[in-house]
Amino acid sequence: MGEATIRDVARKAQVSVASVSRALNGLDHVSEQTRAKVAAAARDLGYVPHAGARSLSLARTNAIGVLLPDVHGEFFSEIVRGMDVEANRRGYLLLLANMHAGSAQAKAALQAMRGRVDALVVMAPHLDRAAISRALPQASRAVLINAPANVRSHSNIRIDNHAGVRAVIKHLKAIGRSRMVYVGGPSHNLDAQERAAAFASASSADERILASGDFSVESGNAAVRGLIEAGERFDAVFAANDMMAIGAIQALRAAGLRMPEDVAVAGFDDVPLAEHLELTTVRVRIAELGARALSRLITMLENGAAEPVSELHSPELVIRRSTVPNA
Amino acid sequence: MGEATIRDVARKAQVSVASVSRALNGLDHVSEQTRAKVAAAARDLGYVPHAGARSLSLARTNAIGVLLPDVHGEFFSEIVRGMDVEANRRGYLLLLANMHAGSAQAKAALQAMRGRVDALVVMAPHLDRAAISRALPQASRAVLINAPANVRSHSNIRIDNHAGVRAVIKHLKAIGRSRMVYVGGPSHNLDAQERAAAFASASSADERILASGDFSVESGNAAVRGLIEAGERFDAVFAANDMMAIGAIQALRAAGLRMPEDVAVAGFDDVPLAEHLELTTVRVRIAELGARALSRLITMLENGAAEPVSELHSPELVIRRSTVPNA
DNA sequence: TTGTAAGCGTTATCAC
DNA sequence: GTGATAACGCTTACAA
Repeated sequence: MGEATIRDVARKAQVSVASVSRALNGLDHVSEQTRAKVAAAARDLGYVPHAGARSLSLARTNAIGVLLPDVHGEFFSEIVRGMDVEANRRGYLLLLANMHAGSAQAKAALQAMRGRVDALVVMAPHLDRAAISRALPQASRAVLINAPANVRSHSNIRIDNHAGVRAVIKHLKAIGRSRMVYVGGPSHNLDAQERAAAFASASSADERILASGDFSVESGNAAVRGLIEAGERFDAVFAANDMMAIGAIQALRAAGLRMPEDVAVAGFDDVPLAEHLELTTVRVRIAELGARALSRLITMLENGAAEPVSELHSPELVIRRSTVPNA
Repeated sequence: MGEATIRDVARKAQVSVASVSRALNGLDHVSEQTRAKVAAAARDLGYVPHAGARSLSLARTNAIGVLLPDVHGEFFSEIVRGMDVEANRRGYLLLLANMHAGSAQAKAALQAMRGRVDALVVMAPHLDRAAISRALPQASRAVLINAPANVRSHSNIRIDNHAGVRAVIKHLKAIGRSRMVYVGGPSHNLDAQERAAAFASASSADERILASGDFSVESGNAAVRGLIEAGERFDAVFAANDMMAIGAIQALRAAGLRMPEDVAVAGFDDVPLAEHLELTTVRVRIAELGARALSRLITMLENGAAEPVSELHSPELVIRRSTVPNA
């Protein structure tokens, strides 16, 4: 697109490119007259600075790369929304890449970001420590979200999955449930692993039935439907995320079971929909997590690098009608 | 970040930067020996090309800017997912910007993209023709999604809202409903306007009750709850999008009304959740819409500009249990 | 086949 | 206060 460059503006304003740059960037040592001439010329030409050239010169892009796993649904949109708000507030742009496949594709996506962004936020619940250090340059400015706890090379913002799971189990027992179905997430996902481990250690074999899904609504539905058809008896379902809990609710409703009287249901994440479906769940404050990651990253960028820090976010149990009839 | 540059590679491989460039980009006229030396040096140094510099030189970024309104929830994530898949497939990156506020902020976001992207996809159901031509440089490569039909300056991919609404009304009448509540969307939103107009023209005053919301679940809930409390009688609710339909369902359930026996409910969009909630709705194929926009844009980029085209996507009625008890 | 050097659109360091 | 000019990291004629 043959857009006007700084040289065109300089020519039109009859000054040097240096003056145009100074004037447009509001620097000192520019006479009012020059400033006015430049402003007029820029306006007339519809001049818009070329961000690419600018960042090459400044060694600074004002953009942040975001690498996400292939997440569908509300979790994804919420976390991006949180990041977007914070990025916007602090004058950054977001460069998005989803890594659908394995760590090879993750690496490719990462490389494509070189020279386009100042830093990265990487959410990779399916990559282990080795894969991360293979893909992420050691010294690179990056914040991880939900990476394994043993990753120390970069800042890492994590959710306290154990605490969340314990809170749910405690709640279910408090309302008198003694036979709980746990619907786990995909085994290669770190959060799923941690939640499953927490569930295993906070419940005893005789009070639990294990099932598994892949974090999708349909898998939650299938898991619970399967148990019902198999004639299993239970009075609670705890799904490793809200989407599967929604599926579980459908399966229960289809089977004519009342909730929470016959079966109480709890999820994990507190996606926006959970409130509307009156689902008891663990509030992760997803958008806030994204905003926090971005905020930490930008602060790091602007104040010079600090030591990598690990942040553990304690989630909060939100009790709704899917486990307790009132409120 | 003191990363290695092409010059470092050249020095290490004992060749010129030109040879490095040629070798790494797989061009002809490079001896096997040089190619090997360069590859080794690049590997040793962990060299990753600087995309910013590359695109300045090539006048080509391999990135596409995406401007979206501040949409929450599944519609947003679906459309981005569709774009991401297509972008990925064709080797492009996505630069994301939400325009929360008005057309001034939209313009700022657009300008920030200059020199970072090769083209834009702009979804601006709240901007009219004037605002669009003010913000978008005439000649700029861009595809619009759901811009007003009278915009001819750029390609425009639209949903046939009229057809969708007519299909729903026809269906509701076919199943014997004669008093329909229509919950409209925000008045500044183009889709909301078109859907409302279509509803108005396809129904008569005695068979409709008009209510309004803002496309959020809560607003759909509030609208229907309000009507029930006001003692209104109706046997169908048609919400201008699925989120509000979900809210409507909650309100009905809270009031002890059966669905679809007492009140049939229909939405618009067919977000992924609609299937799981068994909501009759108008299938927009959101992800496909995003993919289509991107595909058109990239083809345009790679084959040289073509005339702007308007594409009208005919949505499809999907009948589920919220209006028909079986299937 | 290889290297030299100009250029992409900026900013920043100098002189003046 | 202003203007040349050398970077920034890359690609690509054009020479050799």
